[in-house]
Amino acid sequence: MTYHHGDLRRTLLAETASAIAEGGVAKLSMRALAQRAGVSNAAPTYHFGDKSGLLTALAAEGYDRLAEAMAGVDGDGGLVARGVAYVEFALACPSHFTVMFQPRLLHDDDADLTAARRRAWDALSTGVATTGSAPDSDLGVAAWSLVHGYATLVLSGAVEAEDALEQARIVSGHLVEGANKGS
Amino acid sequence: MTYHHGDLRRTLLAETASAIAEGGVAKLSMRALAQRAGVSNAAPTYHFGDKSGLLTALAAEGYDRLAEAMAGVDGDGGLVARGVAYVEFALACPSHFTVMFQPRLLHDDDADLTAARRRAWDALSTGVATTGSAPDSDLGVAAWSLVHGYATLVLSGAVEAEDALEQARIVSGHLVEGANKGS
DNA sequence: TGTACATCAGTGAACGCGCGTTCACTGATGTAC
DNA sequence: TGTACATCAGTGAACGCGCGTTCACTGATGTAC
Repeated sequence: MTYHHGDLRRTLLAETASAIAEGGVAKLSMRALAQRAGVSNAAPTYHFGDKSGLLTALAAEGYDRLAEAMAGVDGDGGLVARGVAYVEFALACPSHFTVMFQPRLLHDDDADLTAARRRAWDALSTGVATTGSAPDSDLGVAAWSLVHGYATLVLSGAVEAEDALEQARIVSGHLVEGANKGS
Repeated sequence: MTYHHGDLRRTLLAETASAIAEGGVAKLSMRALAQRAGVSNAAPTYHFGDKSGLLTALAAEGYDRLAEAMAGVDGDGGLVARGVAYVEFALACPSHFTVMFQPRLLHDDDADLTAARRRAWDALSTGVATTGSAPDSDLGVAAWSLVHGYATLVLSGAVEAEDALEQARIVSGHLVEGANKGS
């Protein structure tokens, strides 16, 4: 391995995500992270400024991935399909997901973070909008709450599911029965 | 103040809750807690064994309060009323609520904790059962997810509500329209 | 093509602090007789 | 009622470690002429 890593920033983010997945945010340390990436103690600070900066970057990456996940659902996928995509993202990127909703750990007014957040919010909104409801309507909040809560409960171990995505689909179906049946 | 505090355990739990509410779990330290309570560094450890023990006791207290809150709803209150009570608890005891669902911070197999958890689960279940659904049915999981998610989103600042309990009521109403109308 | 210079990416040693926890102790309380 | 003893509740000083961050530095890369 050369002196210049070449892709260290990306590597550090990936290692951060897996370190958190293994031991939780509380146990994450800059030094342990540096060690995981096979790099000196000071390298992470060079890239992210400080620890909050690292987590901020992780959260921003999370919002971008969430936006992509929501955009990946066809326009007529409906509320349920969007909801399932939301849960799918949360379970696939648990560390990102966790950090995204803990503003105290972040530089909450960071420009990149707020921009990514807006993109995700827009993607979420247009998804709800295609169902004929306003983005921040009560139904929108209900749908968001439902999938967010389900993902949270599964991740915390409070709810155990054999097939979480299938259950997410079923559970979401209880929201406004018949508004969307499958496709 | 005498040498023997007399009610230190309770005081420490209360101070822990407000310290977390102010600065988050990450910033909580045994020493700062001791200082808040006006007591020596070693006192909290004496009562709770270690830091995880402290948080475990807080979580157990949280489950007990949740059980009380659920039991406080009249038998015919219905799903919505139970859901509102759940949200009410979460917003009233945010620190408890947060810690309850982060098993990594706790001695997750602690006897008192699991007992309290069971009491809360029972209270939650009978609540759902009175609606004619099985406790761990998909509808039950949906209802739990909805209120849990809503509380989480409000606490994290992702959703802003003028009157969170009223919105909780409205939002919960979208779950199985007409299953319970008010009383 | 070659050379000088600027900038970028990462080093590694060190600073200093706050932390959880330990330990021998002391003051207060309860109990047996 | 008094005395001896055990237990409980909290002290305060100290241990030692891991942490985030700093800093002067060096190796690698890019650019101008």
